[in-house]
Amino acid sequence: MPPNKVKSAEPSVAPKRQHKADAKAAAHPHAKPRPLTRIQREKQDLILEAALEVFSVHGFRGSTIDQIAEVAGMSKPNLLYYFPRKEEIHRRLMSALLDTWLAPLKEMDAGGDPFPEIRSYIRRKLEMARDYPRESRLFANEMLQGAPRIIEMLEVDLRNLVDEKAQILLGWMDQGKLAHTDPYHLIFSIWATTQHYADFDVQVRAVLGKDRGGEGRFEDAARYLEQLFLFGLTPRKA
Amino acid sequence: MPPNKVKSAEPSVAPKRQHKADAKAAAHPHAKPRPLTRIQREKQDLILEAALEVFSVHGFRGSTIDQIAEVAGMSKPNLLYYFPRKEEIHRRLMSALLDTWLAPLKEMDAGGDPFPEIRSYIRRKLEMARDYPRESRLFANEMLQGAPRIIEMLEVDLRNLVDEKAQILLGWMDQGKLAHTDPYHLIFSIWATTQHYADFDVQVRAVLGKDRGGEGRFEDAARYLEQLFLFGLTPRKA
DNA sequence: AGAAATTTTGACCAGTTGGAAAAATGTTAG
DNA sequence: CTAACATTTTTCCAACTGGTCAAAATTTCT
Repeated sequence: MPPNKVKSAEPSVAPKRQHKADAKAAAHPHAKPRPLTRIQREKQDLILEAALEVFSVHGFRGSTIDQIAEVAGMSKPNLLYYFPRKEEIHRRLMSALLDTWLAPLKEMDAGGDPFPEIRSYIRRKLEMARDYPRESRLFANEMLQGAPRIIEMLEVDLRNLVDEKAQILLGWMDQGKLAHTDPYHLIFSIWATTQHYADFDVQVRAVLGKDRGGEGRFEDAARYLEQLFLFGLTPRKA
Repeated sequence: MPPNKVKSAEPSVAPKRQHKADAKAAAHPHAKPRPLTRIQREKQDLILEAALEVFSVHGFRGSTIDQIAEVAGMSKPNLLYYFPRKEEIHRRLMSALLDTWLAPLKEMDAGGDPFPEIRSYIRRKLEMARDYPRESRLFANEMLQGAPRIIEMLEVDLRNLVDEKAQILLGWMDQGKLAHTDPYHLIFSIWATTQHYADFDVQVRAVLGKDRGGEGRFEDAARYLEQLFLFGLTPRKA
C-alpha cells in the first residue's frame, strides 16, 4: 500500500534553499548582520504596509503573495526576494502588532485614580480603533482562526500583563474606589467595546446610515462608553 | 497589444452548465420544485455543518471545497452535486445565520421594563456566543471582510430593526426609566461585549488560564455585564 | 423484478498559488 | 572604470483550486 497523498493544510516544509541574506547571517552567527540598506528598509516597509492591507481583510490563508505584491507595486519574485516566505511577512506584522496593541494597557498606572485611568485607557483604545483599523482587523482575524501563530505570546506576555493590571484593579476595588467586580471581564469589556468600532466598522456604518455614520461616530462612542463604564444605564436624578 | 490576463479575485462568471435540479426547476418555473428527498436534506445539512466549521475559521477565500468535503466525509464532486458552487454554500449559511442572529434583538419588547428587557437580551446574546460560537465567528469573518455578501441586508433589514429598537430605548429614556444616552451605541456595546466571548475565545481562555477559563467563564461574564450595564463601575454604598 | 431516477465516483481540466533558478540589470566602493 | 554586490525580471514548476463530465453504483418507484 503506497503512502497516499497526505492531506495537509500547509505545504510540506522541506528545507529548501536559504535566502541570500539569511545564508550570509548564518555563516557568521556572531557577525553583526550588516545594517539594512536604505532600499531594503524602504521596500520591506512597503511590503509590510501592503501585507497589512491584504491580510487584515482576507486573513492568512485567504491572502495571496500576488495580491500583496500588486498592492506593494512590485513583482511577486521581487517581493519574495525581501521576504522569502509568506509566513515570514505575517510573523513580522504580528509581532510588531502585539507591542503596539498592548501599549495602552501597559500605561494604566496603579498610582492614578481608577476613573481617570480607565477613562483614558478607553479613549486610547478607541483612538487606536479609529486610527489603526487594519491592525485591529489583522488581530481579530488571527483570533478567529484560533491565534495559531501567536498563542504562546497570548498565554505568556498578554496573560502576565493582564494579571498585573487585574491586581491593580482589585486594589482599587478594595480601597472602595471602584465597584467590586471581575477585573478580567472588565478588561475584556473594554477591549470588546472599543475594537468593535474597527472590526465591525461596516456594520456600524450600515446601522448608523450616511448621516450619523461619519467621523463623529467615534466621539459619540466615546461619550456613550464613558457613561456606560461610569454609571451604567440606571438613570440618575439630576 | 493583446489583452493581458486581467487580474480578478474571483474567477470570471461565465454561465456554465446548470445543476440538474436547477435545470429541472427552471424548465417548469411554476411547478412546485419537488420536495427534497431524505438523502438530499441529510446531505445538505451535513455539508452546511461542515462548511460552517471551515468558513467560520478561515473565511470565504481561505476555505476550500476540498476541506469542506473532507469534514463532511464525502468527495468533492459529490459535494458539488448538492451545491454546484462554493458561493452557494456560503450564501445559504449566511442567510440562515442572519435570522438566528437577530432573533434575540427582535424579542426586545416595548411593553416591558427596560432593565428586565436589556438584561435578558444580554443573556440571550451571551448564550448564543456560548452555544453557537461558530456562527458568531462566521459572522465576524464576514464583517472583517467588509460584509461583501450581506451588506444590503445590513443596510436594510438590520438597520430597520435597530432603528425600531432604538426608538423603544429612547421611549424608555424619555420616561426616565433608563439613563439618557445614545441608543445605537448602547446596542453596539451589547453586541460587542457578548460576541467577544465567541470571537475572541482563544484570547479569553489564554488570559483566564486553565483554572478560570472553564465553562464558568460565561457565568462570570454574565454577572459582570449585568453589573456594568446596570450601574457601571462606580462603587455603591451598601 | 426491472425501469427510471438519484447519488457517487474517478478521471480530468484550466487557472491560481507559493516558490525556485538563473539571467539581466542596477549600484557602489576602490 | 570595474569588480563585487544588490536588486529586478523572466521563466518555470509542482501542488492546489474550483469545477466539469461521463460512467458506475445505488436507491426509488411501479
